[in-house]
Amino acid sequence: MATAKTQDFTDDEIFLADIAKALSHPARIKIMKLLSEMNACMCGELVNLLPLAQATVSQHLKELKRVGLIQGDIDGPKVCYCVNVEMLSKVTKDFQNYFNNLNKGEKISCKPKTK
Amino acid sequence: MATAKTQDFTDDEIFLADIAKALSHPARIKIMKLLSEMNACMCGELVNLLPLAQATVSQHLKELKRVGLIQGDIDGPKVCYCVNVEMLSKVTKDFQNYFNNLNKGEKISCKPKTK
DNA sequence: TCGCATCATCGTATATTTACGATGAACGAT
DNA sequence: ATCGTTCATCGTAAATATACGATGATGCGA
Repeated sequence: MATAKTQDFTDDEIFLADIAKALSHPARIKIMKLLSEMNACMCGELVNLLPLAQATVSQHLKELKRVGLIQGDIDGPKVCYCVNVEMLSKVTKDFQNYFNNLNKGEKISCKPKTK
Repeated sequence: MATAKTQDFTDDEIFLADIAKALSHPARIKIMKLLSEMNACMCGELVNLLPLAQATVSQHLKELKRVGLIQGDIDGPKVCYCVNVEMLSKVTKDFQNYFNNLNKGEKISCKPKTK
């Protein structure tokens, strides 16, 4: 009976999964792109650039804020959003490591029957 | 009224989001890792290595298969799983591009009030 | 002070995800 | 042919995610 089977997940696995979850919606993929393209911050213009209502965009921003990928800075009645560069760099590195390790496998792939 | 606001998402954005969704659970992050470590394929041993029931593991495998990150090869009564190396390499490249572009921003970050 | 614009939050409906036990299908071995 | 092993699928319950309109808070400018 091997290893008791009650192995929980590591912090690392949970972290990667959580970031992936934050990026698991096209709107949030796009928001990150838009925020970095405008290389300064941005505000409710996001609503104009997305096929979504204001309340929905706000929810997506909240999710990205939750994991720390973006920051919001209150600027008068507006809110200025931008990517969190430190976090982004950590995430970039972590995913690069993850994927590189996955690619390290000896490629003894099974027959691609894709059952 | 700018750009009609009905801009849909691009295939690229949808693709990245879909892969991210497939990786948005610690179990699936770990399954990918396990499959690549055993560099050959694997079967129901996964169930022993995860704190989940067999039916649940099967569901997670199905999700990874859905996006093409892994393959399954029927081998007698067992099923041999392995990572799909072509797909993995595409995904690795695409995410690298995505993150690199995000990092290209001119880093005019706003004050980190993180409202 | 009174609106106006901006953005968050609430309330809510619907859909999807996650998890598990139970059942079913496929196959090797006896 | 029957049995045991392996894995997928079904049925289902509970939790989460997605989306939107309506409402609330905040601060700027008139």
